[in-house]
Amino acid sequence: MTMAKKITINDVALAAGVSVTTVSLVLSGKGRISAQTGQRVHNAIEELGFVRNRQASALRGGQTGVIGLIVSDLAQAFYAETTSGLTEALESEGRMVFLLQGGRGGEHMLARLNTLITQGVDGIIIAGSPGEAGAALRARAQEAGIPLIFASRANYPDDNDTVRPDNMLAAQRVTEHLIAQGHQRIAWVGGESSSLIRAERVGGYCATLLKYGLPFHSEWVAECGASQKQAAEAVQSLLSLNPTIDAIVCYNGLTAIGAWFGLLRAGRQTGTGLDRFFEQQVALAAFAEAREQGQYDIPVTWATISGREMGYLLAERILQRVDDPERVLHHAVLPPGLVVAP
Amino acid sequence: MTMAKKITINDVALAAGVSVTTVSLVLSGKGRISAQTGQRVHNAIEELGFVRNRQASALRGGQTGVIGLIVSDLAQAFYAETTSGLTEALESEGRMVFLLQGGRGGEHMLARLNTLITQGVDGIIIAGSPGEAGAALRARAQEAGIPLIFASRANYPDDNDTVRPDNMLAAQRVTEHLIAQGHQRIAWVGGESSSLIRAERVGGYCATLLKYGLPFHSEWVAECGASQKQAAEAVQSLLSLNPTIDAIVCYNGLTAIGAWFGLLRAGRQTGTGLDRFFEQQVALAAFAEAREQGQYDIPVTWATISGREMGYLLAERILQRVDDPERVLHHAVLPPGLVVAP
DNA sequence: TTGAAAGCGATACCAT
DNA sequence: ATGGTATCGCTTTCAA
Repeated sequence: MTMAKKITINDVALAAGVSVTTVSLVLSGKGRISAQTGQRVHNAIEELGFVRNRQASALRGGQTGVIGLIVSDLAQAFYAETTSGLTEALESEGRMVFLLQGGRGGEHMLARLNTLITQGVDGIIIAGSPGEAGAALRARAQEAGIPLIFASRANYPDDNDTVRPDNMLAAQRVTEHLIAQGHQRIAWVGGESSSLIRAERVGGYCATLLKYGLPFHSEWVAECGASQKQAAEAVQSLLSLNPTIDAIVCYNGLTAIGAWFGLLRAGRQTGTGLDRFFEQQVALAAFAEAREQGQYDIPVTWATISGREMGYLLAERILQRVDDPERVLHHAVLPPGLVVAP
Repeated sequence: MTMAKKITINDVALAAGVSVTTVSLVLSGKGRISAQTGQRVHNAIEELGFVRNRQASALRGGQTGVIGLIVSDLAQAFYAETTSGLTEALESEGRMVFLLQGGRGGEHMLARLNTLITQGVDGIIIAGSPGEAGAALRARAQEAGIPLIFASRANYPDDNDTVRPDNMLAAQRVTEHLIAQGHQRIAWVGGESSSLIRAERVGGYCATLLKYGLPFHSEWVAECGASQKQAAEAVQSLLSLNPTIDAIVCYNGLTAIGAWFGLLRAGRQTGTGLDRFFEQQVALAAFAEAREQGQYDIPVTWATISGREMGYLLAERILQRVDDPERVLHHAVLPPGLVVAP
């Protein structure tokens, strides 16, 4: 219960036989300190187990070592992974993360941003759609002189620093894969037509078909709600109207499972026997934004979009910005992965 | 681009015509301040838009308004939801969250705890198994005089402040539900026998069977790996050996899906037709630790264990502890929910 | 009930 | 290349 004594730069200075100024200088690597003195100070720091008090440092105007993260909704797996990756990367750089939630529609983002600014952070990341608030957020951060980066799953057009996945490329990848496997009549199932993310993916799918001179019919692009059942029904009606379809790109993992059921129902799979589970006539591909793909034992080729990788990328970018706030705007893009069906 | 001027308690004191001491006192609600003076100060705060500088406050020894959260792995849906709930609850109390990850086996937890302590936080929550480090963590926090609460999915026995779900009760609930539905021969599938969480659940299942005078056979408790395929196989062999089983309790959502496939395969469901998807002969129940249950369109009765609720509970407890560190140890338990199959 | 003043720990300006 | 010291914004005795 002995409250461990706090070590300050004064203690270090005393032990090293120098002044606090010198210690501070050594700590920040600023002023020109002789190698010898530097060594003495470092030794003292080591021996005493000194750690710089960020409160004091920040109070005096230095960096806080803290990055603020406002995520729209942590319960969304993709953003949970992003947060995990970001935190991991920043921890390894000796930084910390202030976590706040902005609401799915971004309704609290401005308030949270203000909180972060008054709390004192070195930089801020906003993960998820900021809704209407984008411009206001940007303005406020600039006013406070704090670097701000937006991260999201779709490409909301704006003039901010931005990190986002390459949805189009992901769609191209899976589509090309299906084509390389010999499929020629490829359909799309899933997502709501109002979704920006879906728009980008369908775009990539469509562009790839055309690029390879394959048929593209708008009737082959089916919209459906976010449930297995709806996906299964969409697939069935699609196949009954267009029996020649030999492959389907699905909007996400849930759609893929539903599509699988749909194929079974439509008799386009060999049966329900487990031993024959992995034989099929119509190939499936889908997008995976979380680790889910490892969980489903159905034969699907996945375009993976890793939240974790996005977190790493964000960490890198925000630290660059903190060190050099004057850099020009940058749009970073996260390349997709491809996991071929077994 | 005009850097908004910082408002300090000095400004407030000036505007209100009182001393900084008075303002500080009003802020913290300590010393006895006359209602009139208090009002004047509050008005000034309001007008100037003053917000207390936490760095300075913390430096001088006051509270930081920050709670540290060390979560073993944010990418696990349950803990993501816990974090989301905790953050949400603390935000509404004007607190903030420092987020760190401790590693799935708790390997970094002690280091992270030290980081939090030196950063200055009012309280610390550890979510997930701390592995071997539990006692050391407790000792370190006590030494630093900072309240610490452990939260996890299973009941690792210790003498710490603790919040955890009631796995036994959850198992009792679903088992009782199956019995109330008229099922008499109820089996268990899923999980690895080394799992503490599983142990608690199987215990609840077993106890309930006995309580109702129903048959309990250890051969009816099947272990299996974490995949649909393995669950499906386990169900098939279980049913072929014990054809009279009329209900199955599944370890988790993934197992439930696998079990469903297994039932189909074993011909214990009416067919694969979507229209008949929800007719069944063998009833299923399972535990859900995330929102997943809303996503699967299979007829399963769920015992829900809400990470979000756990987050709320944690927020409440840690704030109590911060205000009153002397309270005795407390083990809080999170009651499960029940979502009956459609 | 309220005020004056001494720090908390680190930084940076101004000397030396 | 180093050292003295005022200062950041707030909390907290101690006095009045």
